[in-house]
Amino acid sequence: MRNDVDPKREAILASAFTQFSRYGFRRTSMEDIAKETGISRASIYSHFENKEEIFRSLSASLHEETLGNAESRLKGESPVGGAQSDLAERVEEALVARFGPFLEVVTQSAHGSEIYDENNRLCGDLVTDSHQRFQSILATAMKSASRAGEIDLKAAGLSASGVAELIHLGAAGLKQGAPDVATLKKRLHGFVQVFFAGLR
Amino acid sequence: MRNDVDPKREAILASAFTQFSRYGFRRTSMEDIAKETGISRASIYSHFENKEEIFRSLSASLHEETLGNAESRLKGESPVGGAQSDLAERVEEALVARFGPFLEVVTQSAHGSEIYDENNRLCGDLVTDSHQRFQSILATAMKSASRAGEIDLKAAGLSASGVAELIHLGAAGLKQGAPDVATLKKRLHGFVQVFFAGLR
DNA sequence: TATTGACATTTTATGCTTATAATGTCAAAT
DNA sequence: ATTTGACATTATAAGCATAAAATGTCAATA
Repeated sequence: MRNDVDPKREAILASAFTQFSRYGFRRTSMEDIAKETGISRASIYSHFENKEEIFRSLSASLHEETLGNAESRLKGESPVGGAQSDLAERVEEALVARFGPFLEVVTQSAHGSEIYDENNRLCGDLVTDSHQRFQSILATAMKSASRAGEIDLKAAGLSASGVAELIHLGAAGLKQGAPDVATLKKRLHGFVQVFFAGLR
Repeated sequence: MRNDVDPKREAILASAFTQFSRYGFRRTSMEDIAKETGISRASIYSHFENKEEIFRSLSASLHEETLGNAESRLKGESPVGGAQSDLAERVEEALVARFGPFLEVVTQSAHGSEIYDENNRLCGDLVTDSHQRFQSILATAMKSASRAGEIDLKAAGLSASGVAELIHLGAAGLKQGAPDVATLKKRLHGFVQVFFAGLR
């Protein structure tokens, strides 16, 4: 039975995440990561090309994870496992799943803004791709919700991807100045409630 | 009859705006501004403390202007001068009035991002104050709209300032990646239509 | 065969120097 | 009373040198 997760690789990534959170990207050395992992610096290079690749790998993972979770929530696979939730609820959960972890990183680390900048510099392509993917996932959900009569796009004079764009950008704006994830969640709840009430 | 606008001061500000747009803040010298104005560099100092004060003055003006216009639009003093517009329309106009000019600066100038950074560095206080003022202006409008029965805050489970925050941050998010003001306007229109449909 | 110590290379940080540009001031001039 | 030329001061940029830190490689090794 094949397993594509290399435990040593994962251990290095975990250490790197810890150190990046503590010191930021630039001030974390490969030595720091190696020490945290309990291996020699040299052996990191048999698992990763360089420090940038480690960072990109972490960023990619977080994007994959949040996109996957967001998609699950949109499909109604609620984490709570309760009754089938309605559209607004599912979108709200999807937005929290997508944006929460990123806000978490930025607010928890003293080097949040440096990490944010490095992420744009080193992973600009990943960020752009994920944005587009998330928006298209949202658009698909809006389209099917429209077919199912859960929302009325004609009344709003918008396409499915148009609404998806508004939800995506609008929700992203709610991160601004949020001191913690709880604040983001509260804002997202209100936002989604009103917005989807307006789509009927 | 007292007039608090000093024409020379205004001329210097206009020149500075032109040069900042052309070269950015750091790469514009007082000599550049003086030359553009047609006066000597030295005489600028009889009107402004230094270059930073010129920049702050420009930023403050733009904030005042956009806040004033936004407030006017909210009050229904439409620029078109047509029939009395409804709440959503007024809010849409207010958001365009508030955010449009800033996006204009950023998208029109080749040094938009440098100017954006300098604005945060030199005018962080002005930015914060204006954000708060705009949000409270919005909140006031929401409160009165609520009293007038134009919107239903109870249904959304939100306070007037809560909705104001959502509108403000959500609309601000719509600026992201917008290539021009026309795009922003289109987004704002859809956003406000849906959002206010949801507030009834 | 995965790991690592040791080595060569590269990057980063610091200090110092010089040249140039920009700033802020003020007495003289219009 | 403004405006400005001229001056003194300050800031910026580039070049060069050096030390320290971090990186990437590879032969030895366990």
